[in-house]
Amino acid sequence: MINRYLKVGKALAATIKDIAKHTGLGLATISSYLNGGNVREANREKIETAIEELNFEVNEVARGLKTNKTKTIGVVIPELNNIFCAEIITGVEDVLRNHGYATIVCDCRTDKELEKEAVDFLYRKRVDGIINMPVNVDGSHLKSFQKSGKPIVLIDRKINGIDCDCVLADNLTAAKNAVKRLVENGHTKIGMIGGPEEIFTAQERLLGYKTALMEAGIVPEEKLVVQGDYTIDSGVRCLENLVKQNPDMTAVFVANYEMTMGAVIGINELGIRIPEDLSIIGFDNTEFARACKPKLTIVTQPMREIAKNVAQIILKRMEADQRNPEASDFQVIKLQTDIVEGNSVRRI
Amino acid sequence: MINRYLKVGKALAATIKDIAKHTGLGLATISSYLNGGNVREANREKIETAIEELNFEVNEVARGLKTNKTKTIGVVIPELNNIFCAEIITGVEDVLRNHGYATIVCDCRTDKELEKEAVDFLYRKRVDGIINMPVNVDGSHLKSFQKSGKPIVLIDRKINGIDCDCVLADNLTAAKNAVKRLVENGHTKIGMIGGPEEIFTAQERLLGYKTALMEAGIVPEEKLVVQGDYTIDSGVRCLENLVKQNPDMTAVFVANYEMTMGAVIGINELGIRIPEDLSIIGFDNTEFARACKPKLTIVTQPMREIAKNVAQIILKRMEADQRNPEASDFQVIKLQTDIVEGNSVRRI
DNA sequence: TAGTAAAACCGAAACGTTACGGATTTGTCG
DNA sequence: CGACAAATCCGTAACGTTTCGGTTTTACTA
Repeated sequence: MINRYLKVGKALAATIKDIAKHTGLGLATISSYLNGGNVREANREKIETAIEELNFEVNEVARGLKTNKTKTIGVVIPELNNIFCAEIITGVEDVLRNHGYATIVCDCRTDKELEKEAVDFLYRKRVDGIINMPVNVDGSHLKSFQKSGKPIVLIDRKINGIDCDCVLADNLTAAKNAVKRLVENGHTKIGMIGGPEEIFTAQERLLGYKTALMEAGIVPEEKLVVQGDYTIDSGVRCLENLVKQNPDMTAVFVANYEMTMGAVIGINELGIRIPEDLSIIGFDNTEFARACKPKLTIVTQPMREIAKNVAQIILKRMEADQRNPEASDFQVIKLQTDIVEGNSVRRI
Repeated sequence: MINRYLKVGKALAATIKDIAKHTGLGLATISSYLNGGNVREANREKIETAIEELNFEVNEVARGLKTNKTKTIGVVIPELNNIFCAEIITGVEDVLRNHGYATIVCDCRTDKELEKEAVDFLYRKRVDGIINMPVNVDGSHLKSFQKSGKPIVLIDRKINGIDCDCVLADNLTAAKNAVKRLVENGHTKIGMIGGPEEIFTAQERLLGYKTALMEAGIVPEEKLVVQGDYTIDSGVRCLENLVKQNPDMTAVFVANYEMTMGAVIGINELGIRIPEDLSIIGFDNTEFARACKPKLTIVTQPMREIAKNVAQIILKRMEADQRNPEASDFQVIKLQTDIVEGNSVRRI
């Protein structure tokens, strides 16, 4: 009775057994066929028509149980509706799916608790690997997953305690070059809207800023640096503070996309003119920069490149760990950034 | 020998059997405990410490095989780095994960072939349901998945052949109100940058545009309407065409976010002033609108609301289809849009 | 304390696949 | 045509759960 109900509406999906019965062949033969093994031509045809007729699709769940591989990888990021994250996921997902892997996305809302929950969740789902742009910089959320011996690849933020590969942009150089560009245009009072101090990339960008100034013989001033949290709103607030505290500031460097947008909003709302009153160099997202008036000069990260590298590394690890499980040399890939010229920097 | 290698590096994950052995209880008891069944207090404690000690985590793959439920749903969208899609996924994923569901995202690059592949892929993965913002408007890619009896929820674009729920914005009214706003400000030569004609929402937005004009006694002109493909680049091109063809045009309505951005880029690059030379009303993404100079007036869709509705509907369906598999009344939920006032519309 | 209903427990059989070792068939060559 | 190696095939036992039906224990009641 109950059974009847359970079956209603289901297309009672065909299994390998049905194919075996239908063709008169054995289980193992079908399985072998499905996994690229050799079967006699005649049987191959039989199997193929049977698959067609019963419209059989292999059950990846069963396969996963047996092989202990789910062909699924988890991606844990701070915010999906952050252009950088979205772009990375797009790229990663593309490569992975072409290799038969599914991508489970977990947006942890920049919350360490949620991040840990997400990793545990993915562990229970038995993903074959995790890609993480970490919020919790001590890496404790990854410890127990790592014990499973499955690969982890970090994006954008290195973590010291965790042995794994990492792909990121050369943030130090990126920031240094941006600030250098401002200096070369005659600016000396240069503000910076940076990210949270515990985040690795934020530290590097700040260091790049300071380095560029010092190399130009300018002493970095405390009050010209203000720290946001990588959100649009904080960009607005930071810009307002910076302007209020430093009436003599002539240029500002903003260290991520969201805050760049925020800074532009702040500038517009305060009625400040770019670049006459204030020069600005932002970060990421060429499209937004192009839509601004005047067009923004920005630092761009090679997001597609980052994504491709991440995907390839994790694929390589997943191949490798069966035959050579000994920890090998983990790599940190650092990619170069670029500057897209706009009209937001004035020569003074 | 081989076995030895396979075990190296693995934390040889504990199973329910280990817990049973460790506690001296039976398999079924542990399983019952894990699923919220009753166990004697003393045993509960024993189980819990065993779980702790062996740090057992239930294998969702095995569970999925047995229960025929993967607690996973697939989302197929045209482009992840499209603000609308990203926002929807963020919202959906949030709700679903809170209910123990994982979300597999498939970005099909606005390609019908890839879209079909994605759906098949998800079927093989045995997802419990699919959420789709369809590219292929004839819905053929969904047919075979639908035979499995699992729920499908469409976003933003209704499909006639497919019986399922659908959540979207009231695009007709949205467009009508936007154009009405332009008319009320004295505009009569109003251009429109619309979307691909086969897409449902694009049709509705176009209809809204025409309706608003006609209600104001203005006859819609063929040459004032130009069709893009929802990308930034096409927004730029469309705007250029429109301006070239219609020197007397005083206002333009743009029917999605990406093209709005494109139109703004085009306007800036042509040196046209907003709103003195041209008034504009765009679509979606308040943040971008706010960052524009002058601030843009835009139509906003309740993306969070849409996402929440989508997630809830699919959850409901997944609950329901066990006890009452008979096709029930599918619903189309149409949510109202809003207009956020900026300074991009001039009164003439 | 005996008797009973309810609660808690248990073993075994599935779910759909893969993988092992051995059995069968095929093709080739003297 | 017979023999032998290579190629193909097969049955069975897992993988880690849930679930079914039945057995034991517990907690009451009389």
